[in-house]
Amino acid sequence: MEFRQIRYALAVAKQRSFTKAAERLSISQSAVSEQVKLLEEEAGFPLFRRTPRGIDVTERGRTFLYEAERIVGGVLSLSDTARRLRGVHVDTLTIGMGSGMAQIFMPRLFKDVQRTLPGVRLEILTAPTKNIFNDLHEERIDAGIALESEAERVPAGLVFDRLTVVEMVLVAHPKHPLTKMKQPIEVGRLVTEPIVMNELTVGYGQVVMSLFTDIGTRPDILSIADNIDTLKVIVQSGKGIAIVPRPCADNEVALGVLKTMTIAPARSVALSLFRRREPLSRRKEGFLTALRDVLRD
Amino acid sequence: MEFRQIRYALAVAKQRSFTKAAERLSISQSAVSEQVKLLEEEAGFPLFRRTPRGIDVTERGRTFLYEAERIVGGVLSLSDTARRLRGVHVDTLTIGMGSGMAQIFMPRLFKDVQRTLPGVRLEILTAPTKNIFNDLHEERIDAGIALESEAERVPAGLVFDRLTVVEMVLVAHPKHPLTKMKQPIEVGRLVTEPIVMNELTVGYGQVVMSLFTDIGTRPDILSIADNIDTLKVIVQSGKGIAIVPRPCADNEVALGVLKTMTIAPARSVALSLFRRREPLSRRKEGFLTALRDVLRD
DNA sequence: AGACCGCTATCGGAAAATCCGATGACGGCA
DNA sequence: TGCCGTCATCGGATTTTCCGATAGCGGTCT
Repeated sequence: MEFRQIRYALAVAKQRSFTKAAERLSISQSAVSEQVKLLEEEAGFPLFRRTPRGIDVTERGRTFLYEAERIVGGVLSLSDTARRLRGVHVDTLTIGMGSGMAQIFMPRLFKDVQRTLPGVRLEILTAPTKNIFNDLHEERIDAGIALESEAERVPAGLVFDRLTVVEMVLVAHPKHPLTKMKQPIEVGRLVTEPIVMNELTVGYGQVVMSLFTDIGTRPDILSIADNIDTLKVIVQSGKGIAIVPRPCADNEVALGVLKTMTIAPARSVALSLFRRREPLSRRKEGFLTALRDVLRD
Repeated sequence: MEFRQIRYALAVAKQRSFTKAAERLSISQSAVSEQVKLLEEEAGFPLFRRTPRGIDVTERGRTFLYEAERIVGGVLSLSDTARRLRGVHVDTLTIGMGSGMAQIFMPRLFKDVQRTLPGVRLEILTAPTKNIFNDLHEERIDAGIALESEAERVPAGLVFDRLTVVEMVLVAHPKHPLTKMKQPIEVGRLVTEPIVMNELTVGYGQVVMSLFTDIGTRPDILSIADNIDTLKVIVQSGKGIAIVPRPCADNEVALGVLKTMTIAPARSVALSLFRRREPLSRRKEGFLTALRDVLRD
């Protein structure tokens, strides 16, 4: 999947025509046709349906090209970044964390930030757990907060300090029938409840998925939100439940717009600050030590 | 910037060696050297510092390769998506919106979702405004909620229905000195206040930026969060202020963890549901009409 | 100081990829 | 039936990428 193939396919999708796409790209029609053919072969399904009245994007092609467009957007953004990098320098600390963790850790981090991290611009990036490990390993972020998952050993070259352990709880609208139950709610009982999920293959979403797969069932997924705050807002509007770390729902519970219930079997997750074993500059190591101390229970 | 160039450069960064990277990539050392050279020429600055004890990534190279890695991750993800697309089909409606808008619209959307959008799986994607227009135009999402910005005319091929107008307000910790002021707060007065910003070049962030640039000043940026919920949590922890749409802070205000103040000159933004002028299938058009009616004031 | 080593950059040539122009196949229209 | 526009295919030309050989450099050892 070369950028050129993706660029050509996107042009075809946009122009609804190989010929017009070629004109727009200033290349021959056959070049476009051949590169798109290679892309379709690699994808394993047709991206386009060729009709006499024009090119239609297939349903699968549409999804594929959606992600493809982001890649091309990323390349354009990279060019912009390169331009920017010929200039300004500033002291930054880049921290990655999953959505929903802000509510747990940002209060501790920013409580006295001018004293603990003076003159440092913090860049907070939301990303799922898997990306955080990759980002760290490849030195794209300076530290990351992620779940300690038993299923995954800590990647080589990374060390972590446990910050806290949090309990996963069920959240629902206060008028939801499940809120009447006093005892922990069996996961098996939730199989028929429409549930709002986070991203299924990483972080919290994966933990929630495993609650169901551990008892040989599948959740009835109402919606998937890529952001845990969006997920909470969906639940709070009435239909659907969710399973999230308890501190993530503290505000909404206090406000009375969500109710939490414990689940059975109980499940907790450990959240840790990950960084590379190999130290950064002395200056940045000082920042990271301060960061860890501030965030710890 | 070709895919191969980026892959080779990332391998060099990881292995700290052109020779070892070449081995890992199963190509010759000279091929790696040449492609990385081309990439550095196109970027306009060196990505690596060659030292006898190994390859160091330059500061600028580090930032550049951070974004580059996401692109490669995107391509890998695209391969996964292609694999997935050879299988399952389900009825979905894909909606893009900026972070922070969930709090405004999700309650309305999910209030009676089983009746208004029966059997439909909603995929909610957070994305900045510019991406939403692109995503719509290229049919990657079915509808999008974004700011109507006077600076940008509606892109060709898109139509919109206004959903609501919201006021931009200043938010701060309840004990912040600014909360004592009874009158609207002049933007000029905020120049020396450390401010937490959203992404600067799109959506809310751009609107906030323009408040300052309109009076010939620049904000004192404490931190940049790519997610408005993270931004609110930062403000609520004490240091720093922010300017956000009033409904986005409703929960926190009710909870007493944030306080809002009006700003002068007052600024409002219109939020609309965008879709393509050219209709989708009759089935999906029905979903979109229902969606619009549910979300409108 | 000189020899040796490991690594990267460069170069000429070979191999592979991409592009092009020509043309066949196909469906729609008159 | 003939014509048109568009896409797929093909052989050849052009460009890009890779390779092996080698020069240059800095560090280490004698």
